[in-house]
Amino acid sequence: MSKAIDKEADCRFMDEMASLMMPWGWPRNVGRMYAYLLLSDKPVTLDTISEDLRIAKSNASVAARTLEQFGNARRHSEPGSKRIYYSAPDILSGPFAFTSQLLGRISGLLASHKALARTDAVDARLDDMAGFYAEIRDAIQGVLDRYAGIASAVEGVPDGEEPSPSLPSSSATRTR
Amino acid sequence: MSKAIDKEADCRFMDEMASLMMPWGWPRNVGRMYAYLLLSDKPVTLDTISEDLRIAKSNASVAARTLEQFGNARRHSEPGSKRIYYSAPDILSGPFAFTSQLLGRISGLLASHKALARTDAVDARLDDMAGFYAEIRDAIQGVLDRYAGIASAVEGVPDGEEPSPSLPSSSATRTR
DNA sequence: GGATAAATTCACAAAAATCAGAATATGTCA
DNA sequence: TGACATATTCTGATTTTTGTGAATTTATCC
Repeated sequence: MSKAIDKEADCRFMDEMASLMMPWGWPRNVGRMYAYLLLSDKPVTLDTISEDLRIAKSNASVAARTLEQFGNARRHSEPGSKRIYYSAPDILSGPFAFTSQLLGRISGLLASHKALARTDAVDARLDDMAGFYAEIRDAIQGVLDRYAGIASAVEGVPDGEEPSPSLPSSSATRTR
Repeated sequence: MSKAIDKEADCRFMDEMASLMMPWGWPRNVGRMYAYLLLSDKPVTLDTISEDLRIAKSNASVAARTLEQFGNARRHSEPGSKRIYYSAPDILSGPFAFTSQLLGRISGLLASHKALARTDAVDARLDDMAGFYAEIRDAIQGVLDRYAGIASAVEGVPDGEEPSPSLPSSSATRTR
């Protein structure tokens, strides 16, 4: 696996994924790690991630927990060891749980301000726009819900790999 | 309108909208201007925007063209004058112009890397994830297409307000 | 053509984000 | 308890982004 990760194509994959995730607010190395984990067939340690991505272990630690926080990486513990392993997320991953929440908040903001606007035209605009943002949010959430259904149907099937997984929560990345 | 914009609630609206747009890569004043235009019942000049938002005119100029570039503000000219007016965008607006394309590229990246992955498990993961991102992309594009259909059905109806509008293109904000 | 107003670009400062490495905290074992 | 390995937090440097004000360009009128 370390050999596979070092391949030039894998590096390009990680760099390109990082570039595509930056518009969603993901720091560059968070995106690179996300891609790295997608390519990993076994859970990896912070030391391995740090070496393979050529970043400081402190940076790997922060980035890993950022990914984990919204379900974009799985954390595994190993009985009798302090070591933590990280592995690829579920198919349901990426920046969408946070995106969905954000869109809901934008829609709510527009709807709640409607009552304070001064003209009927502005009222109508805010109302229509609130609906628009809500529809985008619902469209995303619909796909997420369907994939969540698939994931929970698959839950409980052991993968036979060491170590045992901890469950992710929801998904996005950028604390500010 | 200037009185309405100065109201504390409007400022909170603009600040909150700015906060919600920053995760999409929008600079703070771009988000504030977007909200300001949503609340404006008439097109406004750069001088007015600069005054009302308390930002330098140069910043207003750059931010306005950033919004306009992706359909998040409308530009109006006035015959016999160099003055430019800006007004609220269509309902179909916000940070979505590149979203669909971006998701398509992520899906394509995942699918194309599938052939280079080393194990069946990783191959399957990349394939499934490519499908997931494509579904999100399609869900978003479906809403955008529907709103684009609404907007083009409404096109051509004069709003009776001076000055005449220039057409926006698509929508997002962050050139990098 | 010049005068003037408005918009835009440029240079630089300020602010924010990111990263590496040091320092500290924590978990496991004996 | 201490030793050790690992993870995390903190600090400061570096890089990147954002915004202001000066300078320049552009549009309009006479």
